[in-house]
Amino acid sequence: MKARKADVLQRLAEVEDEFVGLWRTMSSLWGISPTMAQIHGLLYITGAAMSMDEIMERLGISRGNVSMNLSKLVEWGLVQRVHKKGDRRDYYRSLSDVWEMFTIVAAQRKRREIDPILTTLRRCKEELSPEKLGAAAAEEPARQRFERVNNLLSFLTMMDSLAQRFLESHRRLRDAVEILAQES
Amino acid sequence: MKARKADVLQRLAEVEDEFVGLWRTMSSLWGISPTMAQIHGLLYITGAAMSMDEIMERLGISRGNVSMNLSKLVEWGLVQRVHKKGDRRDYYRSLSDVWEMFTIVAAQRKRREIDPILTTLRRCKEELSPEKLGAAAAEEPARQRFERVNNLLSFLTMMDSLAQRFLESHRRLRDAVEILAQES
DNA sequence: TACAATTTTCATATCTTCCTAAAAGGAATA
DNA sequence: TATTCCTTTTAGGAAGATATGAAAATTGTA
Repeated sequence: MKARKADVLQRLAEVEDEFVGLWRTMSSLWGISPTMAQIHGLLYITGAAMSMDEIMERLGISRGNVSMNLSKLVEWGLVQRVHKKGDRRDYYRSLSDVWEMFTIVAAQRKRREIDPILTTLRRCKEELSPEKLGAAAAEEPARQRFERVNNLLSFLTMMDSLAQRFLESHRRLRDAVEILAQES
Repeated sequence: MKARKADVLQRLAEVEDEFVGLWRTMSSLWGISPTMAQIHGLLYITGAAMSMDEIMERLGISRGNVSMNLSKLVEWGLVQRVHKKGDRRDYYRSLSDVWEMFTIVAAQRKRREIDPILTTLRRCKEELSPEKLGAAAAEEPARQRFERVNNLLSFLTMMDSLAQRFLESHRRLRDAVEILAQES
């Protein structure tokens, strides 16, 4: 019986490894670094509150690396610091709600990547406007470029404001998805 | 008057550069390489059909690099080969419709990144099932993990099938966005 | 078929990103 | 305050990704 139990733990560990690997490869999709994803994957699948040493050990990565990436995860809000009384070490635990995690990641990406893009695009549009270019703005090459920048800007602005609304809370996201799922 | 015209072209070129730079930094968001994005950005903003030599010249990148990235862009469907009669060279032109470009990119990412993830996740779920783990599957550590994998799988499956539906054509995407925009 | 004009491929070089190990920094205990 | 335990920072190195240039392949023309 004892042997079988060890066997099961072994199997679990293998699945965990597979999951962590998967999470790692997904990292670019979420816009986070591979190690960051890996650590998060481990915390998510085990559901455990783990110390830095456990994580280092389990994933075979260095202390500094774990430290940096854990603090990023905490900063993003995907992982929380947990204190165990009588223990000096910090423990870390992942959020458990998938919708919430998704919302957080998407909101972060929006803020960090999309918002600056919109700013730059607006500047481009500005520079192609009649105010800046004078009469030349009405002529072909300038008009063409203005229109292309503008189309893009309209598109992104629309997407952005939708995201704004639906990423405010994971509840709202869920609602939106439900609406879409109904529409046949 | 001639001087002024040159001046305007100069200004246009500057805006183009800014735009190309922006596009380049956006590349990770779209899941394409920086140079690929850069080239696409140039073709999009100018709206022109350009030859490899023009692109090399304009962006200051090598022939091989341009060649490889152009063929990827064509493969993705973001850029089209154009023939000019009486000219042996190939010319390349970007799609102009923003919605269409977005749809293509999203569909590609889905196929190349999300689909393999779903496959792996299903395998993880499988390995945590009672069939594989026997009685142990009912006990805590396994149940916990099973549930987490399953939650994630449900979430991604739902997102995936939504994407499936709305990315079939940019028309449908537009419709979906309209529905969402209406919901206050 | 031979030639000329283009494009593609690929080995090499370059650059960037990420990771490690060690040292510095901080906080809890005695 | 000194000591110990734990975390963060950092300089340097390794791995991986990207770019280059020249040779090979392809395509069109005579």
